[in-house]
Amino acid sequence: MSRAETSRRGSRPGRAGIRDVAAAAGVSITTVSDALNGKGRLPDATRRHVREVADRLGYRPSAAARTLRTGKSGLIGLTVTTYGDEPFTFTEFAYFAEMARAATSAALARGYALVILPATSRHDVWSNVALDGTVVIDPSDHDPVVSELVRQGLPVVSDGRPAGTLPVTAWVDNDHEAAVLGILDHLADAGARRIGLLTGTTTDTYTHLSTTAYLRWCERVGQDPVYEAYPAHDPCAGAVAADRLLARPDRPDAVYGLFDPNGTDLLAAARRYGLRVPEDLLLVCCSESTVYASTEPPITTLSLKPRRIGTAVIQVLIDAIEGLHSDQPVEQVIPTELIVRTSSQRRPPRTTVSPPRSPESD
Amino acid sequence: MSRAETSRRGSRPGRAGIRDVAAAAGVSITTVSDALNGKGRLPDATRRHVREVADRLGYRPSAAARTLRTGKSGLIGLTVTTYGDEPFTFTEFAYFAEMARAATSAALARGYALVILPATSRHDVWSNVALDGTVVIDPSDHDPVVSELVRQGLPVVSDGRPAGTLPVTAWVDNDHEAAVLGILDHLADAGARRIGLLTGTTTDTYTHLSTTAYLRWCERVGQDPVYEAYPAHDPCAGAVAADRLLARPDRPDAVYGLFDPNGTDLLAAARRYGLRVPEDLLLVCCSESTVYASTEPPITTLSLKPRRIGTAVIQVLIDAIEGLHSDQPVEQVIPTELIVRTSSQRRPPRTTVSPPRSPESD
DNA sequence: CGCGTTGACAGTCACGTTTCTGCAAGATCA
DNA sequence: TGATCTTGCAGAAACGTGACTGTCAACGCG
Repeated sequence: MSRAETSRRGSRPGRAGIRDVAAAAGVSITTVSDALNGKGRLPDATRRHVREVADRLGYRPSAAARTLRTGKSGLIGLTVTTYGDEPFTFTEFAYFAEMARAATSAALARGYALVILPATSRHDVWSNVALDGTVVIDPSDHDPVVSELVRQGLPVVSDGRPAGTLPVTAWVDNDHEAAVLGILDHLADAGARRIGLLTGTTTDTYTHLSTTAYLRWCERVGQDPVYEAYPAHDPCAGAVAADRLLARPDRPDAVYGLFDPNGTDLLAAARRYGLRVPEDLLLVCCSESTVYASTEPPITTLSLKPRRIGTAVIQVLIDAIEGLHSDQPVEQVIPTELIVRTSSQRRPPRTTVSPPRSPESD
Repeated sequence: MSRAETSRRGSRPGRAGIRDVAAAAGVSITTVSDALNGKGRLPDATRRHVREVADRLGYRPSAAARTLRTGKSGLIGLTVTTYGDEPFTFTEFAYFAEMARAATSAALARGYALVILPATSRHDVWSNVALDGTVVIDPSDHDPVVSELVRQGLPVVSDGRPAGTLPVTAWVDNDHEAAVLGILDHLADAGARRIGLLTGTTTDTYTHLSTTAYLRWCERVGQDPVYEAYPAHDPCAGAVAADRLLARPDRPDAVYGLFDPNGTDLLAAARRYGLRVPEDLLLVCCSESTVYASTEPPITTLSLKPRRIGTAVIQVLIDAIEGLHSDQPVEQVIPTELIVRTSSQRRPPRTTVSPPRSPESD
């Protein structure tokens, strides 16, 4: 009679259930479950036998059933910023790719997988997948999706500190203000007299914090702000804005660009106006792209360390999911790294032979 | 007594079950399910009433239960190429990002979400998530994961034609041979006498097909092959290989690079050797990156149309999942696009004024 | 020898849906 | 007016697993 439960609905030949394993091994379902999950108190002989039979049948436990039973799916949502309606684009290609790569790797190492989901979307899709938690990249002010997720009791960790009163479980971010101030000081040290900014019109905290830091710095040192803002999701607009910035009557002699493509756009614009970099124009942009190491000249970039951010976000989130959030702070700040290259150094090679105590002597 | 089944285990206040909705609406579970899914025959009044109550309670059906019952999870695996063990990297940043973006968008439009999974991984992770199908990018020859998936009866569609006898459900790819031949002809038309190739040491079909096409072309036109191969996952190796290629005694006067960073690497190497592009060296590389539009000079690129590939892969896969595979061919070829820029055009006005055989003159 | 303890398993329920079957009550028809 | 059909809904069986409870034998101990 124990054979009676051999799958009568064996639709898929490759799909053996736990019942089939139990029947084939001559034990009960409980024993199989315990043997495979290492739970009950079984003699090693039985455990090995069951595992062997399960292997032979190619048994794979149903993820859906397990999820239903345990309440854990092992899935983490990764929200990508969307612009417009259907298509979604990320101007920060390299940043997102690096961050997602690190996050995927970190999640996998702890037994979780990532699900790509668009930030703005019908609830339809979101509720169709069982998530244990969610990573949100640069959530907007009153993101309805985030609120809904939090309301359902799901842990939500954001990359970038949340704007307004968004109730995330935790967040990981850089100190963007310190980074901008550091860059502006770096440019001033290199001899810049009037530093311009290429910024965005979007309302995310990165853009906001960076821009206000710039304005405060200008106020502090008594420089008139010189900046152009453009919709960051439009690459053409970036090139146009770069051109506008260098075409102004109060043309800056140094520019910091907040977004990845700004470096090449500014370089191209500088060439159009016959400006030499770094002699006539100092250049820094925020980017993770390696192309800036081999442009002519190489461009100084600010790295936000997306790998570290992606890893940290995942660690904090999984800790929260598994209830180990005690030791981790809910707010984590990752340091940035300024990769200094030729574009922000006035004639560097001359001074390197001179005493090391005069780095900015020029 | 219908009230008796109001959630006695209401652990989460935000988690209302279908029972709670049924109780609150004064109908049965069946009616709720039918009303929300538009299935049964119900008067519109009841349907509206149930939906209203469900909305008021913030009811979200459990994805896990639905998956268990229906056998469909709405999840599609996206396999990313891995190198080494734990960390995985994709040299084709822009390609992958664009392709993944299009795939995500296309999947979402049809109610599916994408799960990022590493190609090489313990079966652990793969069997922990219920997939309806899988997209595989550039599967290797005898990929065990793919075989396992196919054995389980899951549809598998690959980006890039599968090597060997890999039993995928369908594949989508470019005509890489035609693309390479087109580029070589294009370079020859521009005046190239000796065309070099920067290729990879990996065994994927893209590299293989492109390289053999190059060798065949060389044989046809009677040119000695001039190429350097390097492990494509190592960006440093790419720069070194580019340098090696231009340092050869039989230095080519035109180069096609198979991978995304080859353009900048070759450009940098050309500068080191005092070669002008395109006067002394014609350059084309396969890339989706927009930076090549604003390099100095702009570099001609071959686009593999990752957006179209990503969309096509998802369409074919979902058709297979839903059993509509009749009208779609199982093998689909997406045309490439050659974006001709300055780097591959010998300046039209004064083309052969100076002897072209003095590459390192200045 | 009786009794408590422990090992090794089997039965059974519950997770939250979907869906099949079925049953009343009204509508339609011969 | 009874017989058949449609409408509107309820009951209950799965889906495949994990966990709790129960059972039965063996064993140690006073």
